[in-house]
Amino acid sequence: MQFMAATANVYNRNCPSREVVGVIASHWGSLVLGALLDGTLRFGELRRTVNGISEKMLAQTLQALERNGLVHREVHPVIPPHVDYTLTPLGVQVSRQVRGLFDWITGSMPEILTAQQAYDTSRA
Amino acid sequence: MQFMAATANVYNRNCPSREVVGVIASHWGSLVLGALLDGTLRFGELRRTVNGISEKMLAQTLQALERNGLVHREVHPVIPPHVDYTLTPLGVQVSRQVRGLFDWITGSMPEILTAQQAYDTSRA
DNA sequence: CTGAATCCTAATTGATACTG
DNA sequence: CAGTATCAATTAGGATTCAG
Repeated sequence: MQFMAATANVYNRNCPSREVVGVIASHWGSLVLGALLDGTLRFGELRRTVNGISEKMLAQTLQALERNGLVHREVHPVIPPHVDYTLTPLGVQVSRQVRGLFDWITGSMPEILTAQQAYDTSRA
Repeated sequence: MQFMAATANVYNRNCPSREVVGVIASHWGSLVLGALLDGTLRFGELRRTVNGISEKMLAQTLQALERNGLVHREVHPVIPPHVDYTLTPLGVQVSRQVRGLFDWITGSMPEILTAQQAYDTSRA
């Protein structure tokens, strides 16, 4: 068999899908994917949108996303340089799920903050 | 205002929700959350299920998930020790979304592998 | 058995400077 | 503008060791 039962394979560290989890279910990967759902962005625009990401990590993250077929990179041969990043059809599918997760987090922040405070005070 | 428009706040590095993204949308965090959707697991069972995680990272990840109210830790005072980890109602909600993402990844692996190969050969 | 604590090495990350 | 190169700092990982 090429893949194990649904979902189970990501739990095998030798399965290629595990590497994909590392790309998508990562701090910067998820934020970049979510940002592009609103439309094409340039490198600098992404850098400003994803507040706090370094140039190095943005470049690295975009390369990983491009390699996995989630993001399309389009270079306009002009001076000064102009490079556009867009979600591929595949990327749009993940991005929607990532956005769903972000929306859930946003909506659940009150409960989460309460839990954090309870946890922190219980060991002070 | 306490929060910005939906989703947008995770893009502000000073918003508390950003920290939660780091916990959930992370390699180990997502895998542990997904694993617990099938039911309560003990430390050692989790260690075996999430193939490749070190004891250190598992302990660290479980603490972060517990602090954010997503996982409940139950210690049975017996010898030998017995500690159960279970998703809280809040945790079940995220876990379902994480599982959805994993299932999507699993189902999209053929396309993703094709993209990887195209990318790799195009610069060899 | 479940973890916390420690020590040490390897890998990531981030800030900065620099180039086409 | 869009990155790459470099180096310093942070973090992850593994291998014990130890306590409850």
